[in-house]
Order: sequence, then structure tokens, then C-alpha cells
Amino acid sequence: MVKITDVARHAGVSPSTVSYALSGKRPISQMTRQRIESSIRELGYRPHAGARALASSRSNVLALVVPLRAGIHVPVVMQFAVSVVTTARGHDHDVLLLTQEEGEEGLRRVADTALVDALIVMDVQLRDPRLPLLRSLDRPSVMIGFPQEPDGLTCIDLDFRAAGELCVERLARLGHQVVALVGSPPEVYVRETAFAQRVVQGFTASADRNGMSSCVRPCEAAPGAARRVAERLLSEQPALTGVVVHNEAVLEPLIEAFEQLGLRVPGDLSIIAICPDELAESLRVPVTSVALPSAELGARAVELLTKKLDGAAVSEATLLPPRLTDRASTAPRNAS
Amino acid sequence: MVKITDVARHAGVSPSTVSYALSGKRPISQMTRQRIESSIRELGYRPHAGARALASSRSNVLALVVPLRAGIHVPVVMQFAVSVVTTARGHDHDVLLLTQEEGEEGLRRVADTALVDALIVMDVQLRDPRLPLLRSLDRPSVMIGFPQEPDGLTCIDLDFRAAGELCVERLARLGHQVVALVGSPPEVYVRETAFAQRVVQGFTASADRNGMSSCVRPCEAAPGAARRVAERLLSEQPALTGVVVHNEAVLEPLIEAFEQLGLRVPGDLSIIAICPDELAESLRVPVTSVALPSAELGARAVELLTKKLDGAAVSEATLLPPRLTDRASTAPRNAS
DNA sequence: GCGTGACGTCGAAGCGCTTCGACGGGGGAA
DNA sequence: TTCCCCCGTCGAAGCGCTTCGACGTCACGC
Repeated sequence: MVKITDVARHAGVSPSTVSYALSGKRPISQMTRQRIESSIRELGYRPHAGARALASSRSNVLALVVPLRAGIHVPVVMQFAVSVVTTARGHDHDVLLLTQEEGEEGLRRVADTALVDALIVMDVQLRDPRLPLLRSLDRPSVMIGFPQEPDGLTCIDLDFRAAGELCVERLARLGHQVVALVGSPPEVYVRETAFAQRVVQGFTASADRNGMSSCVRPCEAAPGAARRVAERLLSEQPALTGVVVHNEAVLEPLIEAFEQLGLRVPGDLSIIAICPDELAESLRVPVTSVALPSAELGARAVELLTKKLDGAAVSEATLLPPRLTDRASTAPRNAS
Repeated sequence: MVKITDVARHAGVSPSTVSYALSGKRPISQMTRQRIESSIRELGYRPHAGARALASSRSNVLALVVPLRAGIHVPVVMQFAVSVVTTARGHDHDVLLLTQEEGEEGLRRVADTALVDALIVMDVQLRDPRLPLLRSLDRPSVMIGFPQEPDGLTCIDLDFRAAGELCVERLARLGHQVVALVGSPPEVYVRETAFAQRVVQGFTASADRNGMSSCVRPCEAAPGAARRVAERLLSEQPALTGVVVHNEAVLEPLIEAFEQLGLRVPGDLSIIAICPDELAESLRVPVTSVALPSAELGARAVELLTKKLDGAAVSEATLLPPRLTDRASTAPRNAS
């Protein structure tokens, strides 16, 4: 293994000079720097990560905690993770992958052993047990999602409330009067995942504001569930003409079900989803949707974190404004 | 930060004794060990990862390189990753996440900086450019998938050839004479991904052996693609009664398409998939399938790696035997 | 009774890097 | 011309841990 003293000797300088040339923390003359750089290249020098971490108390590694539970859409998590890794690399950091399963102990472990400099935590619940822990750690963190009391922590997420509202506003402007929200599986609400409830709030508030008749239905991801929800919806709300879907897994089967029940999309029924753009675009009927910007969230989370690592102050809460894209699943309400 | 000297002082021993108590590399008396352990608990001591890595030249971190490209099924990757993390934790290792995008340079970086002790590489191509690099690194690696020349490297994968054969054998035993394979998108074959070709080989060989008429069709993941493939298949092979699907993305739409074309599954057409069990089970018609055991692959990969890290020899190639589960999509050929 | 291990523990020497204080030399200000 | 300061570099002191050799003690065999 070639080490910094080898480079120093080869370049005819002291090890500290090599270190400063590498880190830029002190001025080094053009000439010396170039000599060092070519020595590095020639010898194939790579600083030892452990030694660096020990001496500088920076590992240049971020922890990413991914959820595993039912009701989360896997591609969203994956896209988020990839975006985190890519962005982190752009800031000269690597990413350590942790599963939710490891729990608080896992967070504490990687933080306390100084394995990582900072943490990104996904799938935050309203009253997440990890909150006090994150506050007590001596390293910064960013949470994806908003707990009830984010005091002192940094959070970022899509503004789900606004997303719910935006969907309804669009339906309202198209003349729809009777709308429904098909949401996540019941367990997601039970465990108090903030984003699901926020969509409901936005949806309901906006429907009320617009004088629309509205209802909310959770929906399982199981095979027949979409069909059953569609049937119940139609029997209970025969005048239904607008549906907001916030559940990736059932989006396609739900459209299928409505069509089999004799409704044409968007002729008889307009549908707006809250989901990743790729999903909305990939369906047979491209669906008007509010994007779930997982890649952007990942990138922004890393940027917040690196700022905090640099000692900068960042705002506690970042809400990404929803962005709606019109596609083929929405139309003005039938004049009939 | 509490360090090993603090623990040593608190327990009334020397730092090296604490270290040995922790690692078990030298015998420590019951009494001393207990005193040390309670000191550790009391002080909340956590060994510094960087210091440990520097002194022991082991980081206890594995690198996992995940693919991002088109045509790979995201949930499979995710499940694999989770399984790798879980198993690695069981062996006292953490997992660093790398994307394919980082390429060979990324592998070299994490290996040469001693950030990781070993590497797991997914989505290996027949003539993968990373092969020579992996051979030259001074740390062990395991590849998921088989390149053309695995000499000197350790590989593991499902036995896709046997999987292709197994599907055909089952169809043959059910009396089917005319079968087709619907495979991955063309680009997967173009870039010479081993597993896709192996399925084709197994499928074709077994069909020939059984005197069956067979054909192979790649299939895009795009919305209408499944329908088009189904139509062409039926017009070119009117006697078709058995289909093997090796393409997660189109499995459901393909069944849909066949049914819309007037074929009943499994009454008129038997379908066998090569896909994760969860997918096969979640469809409206639960599909007979050969499992894609991503979790098992992940676990086995980690175990191979930790064995290699312990200096044990492991076999170069591990092929997991295919496992077929009968579900509702297969039936004996119509007597008609 | 003495040599011989094995056991249990200690001290010290690194592991490879960063960083702090120091220092020589050259340029600008007075 | 002198003084001062800043630029560029060096040397040394760690960072917190592991590991190697050494050493005292005890039990055992002869």
C-alpha cells in the first residue's frame, strides 16, 4: 500500500504538505501542488479512509435508513436511494445503507462509532420513536417526512396537503362536483404516517371549500381490493365523476375496475393520481398526476445535510410544492 | 467521547485487555471480562470505527453495487439489497451502497481507500468490464450472475438454464406441445446479460428434447407491448398452449392480453413465470412460477464473502437450483 | 523441588492521516 | 532601509484502536 509519506518522499516535500495540497486547507504553491499531483498519479496513491476518519473525525459517509414495511412503493424508495447516493458522491460522500429493522439501536451505533457523519431517515411517522434519539445524537440528520413535533430537527417532504388540494382544485375547475379519494392501505393510517393524513386533509379541505361532495376510502394492495373499492364507491356515490388516487399499487387495477364497471376514463370519470411521473406515464391511459419527486427529495436531503455538516444553518422544514401534470385521464365533467 | 482508555481506567485494567476482552483474540478471565463489560455499559463506550479500521485494517463494511438500468425489476434489487444488509449485520458488517453508475472507478476507490473489506457486484454481464478490475483488487468479491469467464472470481446466481428447462418440463408433463418464451426487452439480450440467454438456452433445449414446437420473443416493458406480443404469438402459432414468461414487467399485462384475445388461463393457455414469488402470488390469477430467490441470493452472497474474509476457500460457482411452485395458471392441455 | 507451559495481563509501538504551531523568506509599507 | 506580515512549507503531536512481545503466576509432571 502506498501512503502519504511515500508520496511526500517522491515529490520531495513533507507529508503535511501533501495533505494540505489534497485538502486545500492551506495555500500550496502551484509548482509544489503539481509535483505532488503527479507523484500521486504515478504512485497510484489513495488516502486510507480509516486513517483519514480517525485523524479528521470525518468519515465522509452518510447513513441512509430505508423502510421495508407494507404499503410503501418500492420503486420510490429505490429511486430515492439512488438519488441520495449520486448526490452524496457529488459532495464527496459515500452512503451506508441501513434498514428500518435495525431500529434506533442501529442509528445510535453508526453515529456513536463515528462510522457516519450524518443520517437520512425515511418514512417518518407522526410520533416517531426515533425522534428523541436523533435529537440527542451529536451528528446532523435529515428526515424525509414530517413528524408531529419536528422541533430542532430538519425535515423535508413533498407538501402532501397542498398536493391533495391541488388535485381537488383541478377537478373543481373541470366542473366536477362529486369526488373521492382512494388512499393507502388502512395500516398506513393506523400507524400515523404523516403524509397519508396530510393528503386527506388537503383533499377534504379543498373539497369543502369548493362546495363539493367528497369521501375518502383506504385501499389494500391485494388483487381484488381495487375492484371492491370501485364498486362500493359507485354504489354509494352514483354521481361520482372525479377520483384522486394516492396509492401506487392500485392505480392501474382501479382504472381497470372502473372501466369494467362501465365508466370511461376520462369521459365519465376523471382520475388524478399522486405518484411518480414514471408510473403515471407508463399506464395504458396516461394519468394526470401530482409528481412524487423522490429523486429531487433525495438530492435535496443530501444537500441539506452537507450544508449542516459545513456548519451552515438550514431551515427546519422544507416543503416541496406539488407539481401537477395534465395527461389523458382528466376531462371536463360531462354536460349530461 | 468515551474511549478505550476510559473504559480501561474505569475497570482497572490496561487498554489492551479491554481490546482483547472485546475481540476475544486472547483469553481473559471471567472476572475481568465482567468488570470490563459493566464498565462499557456504564460509560456507554463505542469503539471508534475509523480507529479500529486503521489499527486492524478491517473496516467491517461491504460494498454493494446495484444496477440502475432499464429492464431490471426494481423490487428484486431492493429485496436483494435488504437481504444483503440484514445478513451482513448478522456477521457484524455494514453495507456501503454504490451505483453501477460509479463504474470501475468507484469499485477501485472504495477498495483502495480501504473503505470496504469486500464487494458484492450485481447484474454481471457476459463480458463484464469490471472483471479484470475485480481480479486485481486485493479484496474479495462476489458477483451475482455469471460472466463468460469467471476464472478466479466467485459467482452465484439462480440456475437460469435449469429454470428454463424446468418450466418446459412442467408444460411437457401437462401435455403441451406448442410453447413460447416471452423474455426480457431486446436491450437485455443485446448487452449480453447472462441470465436472460441462459433461460433461452434451457427453454429451447428442453423443448427440443421433448419434441415440442417452440419460439422465443423478447418483449418491451412499454404499455402496449404485451398485447402486441400476444397477438403476434397467436397469429404465428395458433396451436400455442403454453407460455413461459421471463419478464416481470409484462407478466400481468400479458395474461390480460391473452384473455382479451379470447384465451382462458389456464383453460386454453398455461402460463409459467420466472419471477419473485410475491409477484406470482399477487396477480388476479396466481401464476405457477419458478422463484427468483433474491433474498436467498443476497444472504448467500454475504456468506460467501464473509467466508472468504475469514480466509476460507469457497467454490467459484454457486448455482441455486430452481424451485417451481404450482399455482392457478397451469393446467393439462385441453383434450379437444 | 524445579522446570515447563499455559493462562491472563500489561506496555509500547504502530496503523496512516490531519492539524497546529513554528519558521524562513520575500514583498510592501513606512 | 527596516519592520512586519503573509505565504508556503515543515516537524511533531496526536486521533483511538489493535497487536506483538514480555512477564508474572499457577498448576502440573517428573
